Order: sequence, then C-alpha cells, then structure tokens
Amino acid sequence: MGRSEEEEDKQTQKMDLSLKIDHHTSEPVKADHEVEEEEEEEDDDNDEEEIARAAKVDKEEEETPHEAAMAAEDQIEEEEENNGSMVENTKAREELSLLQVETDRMKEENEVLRKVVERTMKDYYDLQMKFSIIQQNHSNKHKEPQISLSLENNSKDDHMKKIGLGLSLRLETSGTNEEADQDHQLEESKYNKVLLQELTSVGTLLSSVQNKIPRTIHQHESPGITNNAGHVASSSPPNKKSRVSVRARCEAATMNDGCQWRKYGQKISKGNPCPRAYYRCTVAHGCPVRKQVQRCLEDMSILITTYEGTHNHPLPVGATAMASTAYASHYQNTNTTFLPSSSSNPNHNNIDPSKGLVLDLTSSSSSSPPTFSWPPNTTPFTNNNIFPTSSSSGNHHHHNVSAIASDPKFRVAVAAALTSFINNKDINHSNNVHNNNNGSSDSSNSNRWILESLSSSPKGKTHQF
DNA sequence: CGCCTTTGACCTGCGC
DNA sequence: GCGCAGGTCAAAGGCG
Repeated sequence: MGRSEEEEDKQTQKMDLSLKIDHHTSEPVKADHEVEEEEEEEDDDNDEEEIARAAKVDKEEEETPHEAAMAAEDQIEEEEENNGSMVENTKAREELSLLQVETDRMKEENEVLRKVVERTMKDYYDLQMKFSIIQQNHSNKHKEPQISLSLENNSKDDHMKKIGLGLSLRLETSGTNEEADQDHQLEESKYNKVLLQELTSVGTLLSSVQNKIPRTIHQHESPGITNNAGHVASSSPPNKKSRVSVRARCEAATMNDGCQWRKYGQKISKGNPCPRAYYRCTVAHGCPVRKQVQRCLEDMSILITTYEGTHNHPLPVGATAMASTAYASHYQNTNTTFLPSSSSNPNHNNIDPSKGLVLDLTSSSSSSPPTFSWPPNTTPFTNNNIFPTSSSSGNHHHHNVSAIASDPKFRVAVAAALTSFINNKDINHSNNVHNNNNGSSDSSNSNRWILESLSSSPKGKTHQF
C-alpha cells in the first residue's frame, strides 16, 4: 500500500474517530450488550442531550456573522417581548438548531460514506493487481496454477469462527515437480496471508450475505461454466435455472442494479397489458444471466424484476457493497431469512417453486424505510475497517443507510447483487477467477461505471438508475 | 462505427 | 398433432 493510501486511511480513521466523539461525547465506552440494554434509556436521554448540544452548537455557530440570521433573531426577540410568546419562539428556535445540527451531521456521514465507496474500490483494484502479479509469477515459471477464491466457514480462524464467516484463498499448482516448487509455495503462502488479510473485509461482506441465504435456490448449468469444484458442489438439479424475483417501486422503465444489461426482446404476456422486457447481462462476454422486467398489474408503480442464471464474472464492487448492506438491512429488519413463508403477508419474501426466490421490497418504500445498522450481528472487522462498527458508531450511520436503503434504485441494485451471491454460492470459484482474468477490463469498466452511477445519475440507456 | 433498442419472426415447451 | 404462450433471434434503424 502506497504512502498516499496510508494517509487516506488515516484520514478515514480520523473521520470515524471524530464521528464517534461527536456522537458519544460524554459517554464512556460500553460493551455491546450494555449499549443494547441501555438503548431505551439513552433514547430518552438523547433528546435532552441533543437539545443541549444543539443549543451549544447553535450558540457557537450563530455567533458567526450571519447578519440576516441575527436580524431575524433580533426580530424574534422583539416579538417575544411584545407578544410574550417566549415559549413558542424558544421551541421554534430549538427545532431550528436541531435541524442545523442534523444537517451538519448528515454532511459528515455523506463524506464518510463516500470515502467508504472510494476505499472499497481501491481495495478491489489492489486485489486485482495482486492477483495479476501472482498469475504473472506463475506463468513465468511455466506453470498454470488454479487460483481458487472461496468463501466458506473456516474453523481454524478464530475471528472468523466467532462470527461464523470465512474466506480462503488457495493457489493450486497442477505440475508434477512439487518438491522443486516448495520455495515458490512459501512465497505464495506469504502472498496468501497478505491477500487473506485484505480480503477479510471484503469476504466478510460477501459471506455475511452468503451465510444467511439458505441453499434453496436451484443452480443452473451455465454455458462455459463447469462445476468441478471440490469443496463446494451444487446439490440442485443441474438443468434447473435459478430465479430470483424482486418487487420494487420504481417510476422508471428499468433501474440500474450494478450490472450492464442489453435488451434483447419484449413481449406482451397474457393477463398483463404491460409488456415484459428481456435483458441480458453484458458486464462480461458470454454472461448467461438474464432478467425480465415487468410492471405489476395491480400496482403499476411496482416493477417486478426476475433474475435468472449465474454471473460468470465478479460483481461490480458497488453492487457488492450495497448488497451486503441491504441484506443486513433486510435480515435485521425482518429478523428472518428467506424462509418459505407460511404467512399470508404478501410482503414477505417467499420461495415460490415456480419463480424461485421472491423478494418483496415494496413494503417499506414509502412510509417506513427499513432501519438497520452495520454490520449485522457481527463483531467489528479486524483489518481494513470498511464500515464502522455498529457498537461504536452504528447509530451515527443509521439515518443515512436507512435513507439509502429506502431508495428503490438501491433496492434493485441489491437484488441483482443478491442474485449473484445466491447463484454463485455453490459454483466453482476458480472459474470466476479465470473469467475475471479474461475480462478484467470489463470488470474495471463496470466498476468505473458503478462509481459514476453512485455519484451521479447518468443518462445512458441501460445505465440509468 | 459501435452499441443500443425495437419489433416481427421463429423456436420451444406444455396442455389438450 | 395442434394451438397457445413464453422466450429468443436477428435485421433494421437510432444515437452518441
């Protein structure tokens, strides 16, 4: 990692620290369970504290030369004297200052989140570089190694065991001169350790999603993908395509979900006057994933997106991070996994035998956005803290993440990413690495595109949110 | 020029 | 075998 990157890390840490200090100014450090137990009390106390803090900030900030504001205040004071309605005006002023504090805080949060995205991107590129370096080393030694990146439970790793997650990276050589390569393998193991450390954060994100998804989705046999993985094997019928349907509110005809799609057909299906559009994933060449987009007959504002198949390429980082976050949201919010629901609640997520997994993300779109904190039920990350822990600054990110999660664009992005996670759960990861190497330009392009999508709303055709 | 959408034709699976 | 509906193909044209 270069010096500039280290500096940026420090900056990020500083920001985190400042946020923590800001949010827990006078609070001593507490264990997670203590925090949870006292959460309700704190809620009550927080109001008073916030008012006091707001008043303080108000005092500090309002003394800066905002003449107009001062004049307004003077006027308010005069009116107070004249009308004697001091109580009402004081209330109004308190509310005003509260809003100002809230706005400032939101700005800080936005900054932090932006840094998170940037940093995740950087990590991804770093890992890509290291993979290519490793591959080059091997090709120089006339070897054809198989790089296998797998997400699995790793009982040897205490930290991972604790949180029930694991990430392993293995470099498998297929040559016969194994003894002669022992030195190389030592070097590889060093590389692996470094990579493992750096992948831990990313892997935790991914596996936090994967570990909570039951193996109920059928794995379909993708063209060009042979399932010869040793440690993960599909138990599903090979010819059955996996499908995930997502219902989400969206005004636009289609929504960006972190992948690039090309429309290849449109049909008016029976019983629904709204045409069904067919899209094919174009992030990587030959990616078999398809999606169907159709408006709901009952509620035209609901867009039903059905994903089918398995991506043969790594998911864009933006979608990956979003998926993890959103899955965390969903998981905490419903306190359930995607269980076949016996409930009659149409907003529950079901596994319909004919449609596969059905994710209904329409329930909280308007009135009650999902509330959650990051990360879900996990201990703090050790290295590369991609996201701050919920125990220290979870509440701080609460509002922002909720707002993001309530965004329908975000939801569909999440759905696409989830689909990929679900579908990839049982396939050979070495194939992914292989494809990643072949299509590195594609994935980097898509990553660039994801960043652009996150930072603005482009007017591209299929790139629109 | 390359990539996209549109759209009619064609293919395929399924029920009768 | 036939008809229907869903899904896919591919030519044509648009757009940046």
